Amino acid sequence: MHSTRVKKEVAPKDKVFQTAAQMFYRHGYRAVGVDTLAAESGIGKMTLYRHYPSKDDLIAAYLKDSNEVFWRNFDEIIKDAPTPREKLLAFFVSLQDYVSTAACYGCPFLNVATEYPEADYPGHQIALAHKEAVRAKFRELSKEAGARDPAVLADQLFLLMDGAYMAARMFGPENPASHLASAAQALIDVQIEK
Amino acid sequence: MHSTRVKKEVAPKDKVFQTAAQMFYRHGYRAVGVDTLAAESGIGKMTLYRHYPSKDDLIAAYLKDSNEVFWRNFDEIIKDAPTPREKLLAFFVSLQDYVSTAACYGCPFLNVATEYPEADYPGHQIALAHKEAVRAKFRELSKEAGARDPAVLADQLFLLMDGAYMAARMFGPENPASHLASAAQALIDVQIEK
DNA sequence: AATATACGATACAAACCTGTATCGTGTCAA
DNA sequence: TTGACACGATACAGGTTTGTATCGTATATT
Repeated sequence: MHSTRVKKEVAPKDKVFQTAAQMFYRHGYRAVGVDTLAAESGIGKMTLYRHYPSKDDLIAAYLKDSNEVFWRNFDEIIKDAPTPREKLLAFFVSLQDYVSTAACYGCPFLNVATEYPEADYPGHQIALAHKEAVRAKFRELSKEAGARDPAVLADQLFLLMDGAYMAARMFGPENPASHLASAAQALIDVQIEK
Repeated sequence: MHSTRVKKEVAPKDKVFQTAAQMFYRHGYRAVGVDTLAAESGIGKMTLYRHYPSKDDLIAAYLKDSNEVFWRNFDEIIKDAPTPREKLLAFFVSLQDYVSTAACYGCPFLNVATEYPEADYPGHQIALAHKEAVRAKFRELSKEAGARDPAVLADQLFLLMDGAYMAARMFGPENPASHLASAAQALIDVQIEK
């Protein structure tokens, strides 16, 4: 067995993963090749293939990690809001902030579904599962908040969210999503009486 | 000079264009190669390159055509609505119908911007110009409809639209956009007093 | 100190990509 | 009828892709 390395500040597996995460997100999955990834992260190509049997596996790993990061952020964002209604709103305020950032290149899941539209592609399935989970969470919060029709409100907010992600990818930091939170607010107000 | 052919039911240039339009839309721009395009449309590869100097030119031609088709449909959809408010609503009702169709694979412009995120890519610029035009049209109609803040309403509706397109590409015909029109209705109602 | 293994570098295989070159055929116009 | 040209088919060039094979080195454990 090998020890979890402590000498090296960052393991090759982590280096290539971080490089892949950044480059996939900014430039797209198909546009970034494994040679570029290896060179850019300063590791050998064989080291990459030792840790990730194929490029698709690396893409899948990135998406799984993105899913975890999403929910970690999500929980952090909504945890201080006292009511379900305010939890929903807090998410959209935070999302509006994020998509107005230069670090935002849209949504990794929407991006992979666009580049690999076939439903049986592993990355597409991970993306779909993620989006369904978000949709379900929106339904849950909408129901708890006392929405007249939780499924309807959840889907309406869902459209807003993905529209904001795409606005960021298309326009950059200054995009139509600067009115995301007010839109979410309006939809919530219509469906939930204070 | 050569005559505009009347014998042949459909010219090679049109055949390859139609094939390209369908395949780019469904499978993505990067996923479809010129060899596939030539073979699938039953024309020689040199014939393709005679009419379109490069694949990027073919992509650009498809996007320009998509833009024209969009506005042709748009005008047709809103022309019978008596008021600006109802024109906006009519568009979103029609869009909800379309994105619930098996023929919908999202939005050609969002797709190209995702696959070619670099802002200087010709296709990306065409996509951006298209989206800005739609945004401007939304603003115009919102203003005419007497919205309190036309720019805000326009952007809110814009997010809804692109969210619906992405929902269709990701989920297929049964997607969260089944509540697109009601969402647009709610946002309009909040911003415009009847 | 010796052995096992993780690593970087490099070369390579096979498939794919865009774009070009060539050639034979059919069609249309003069 | 004849010459120009659009066309389909095919081969090709040069580059890029994913994934494998090889080899020398450094590290880490025994």
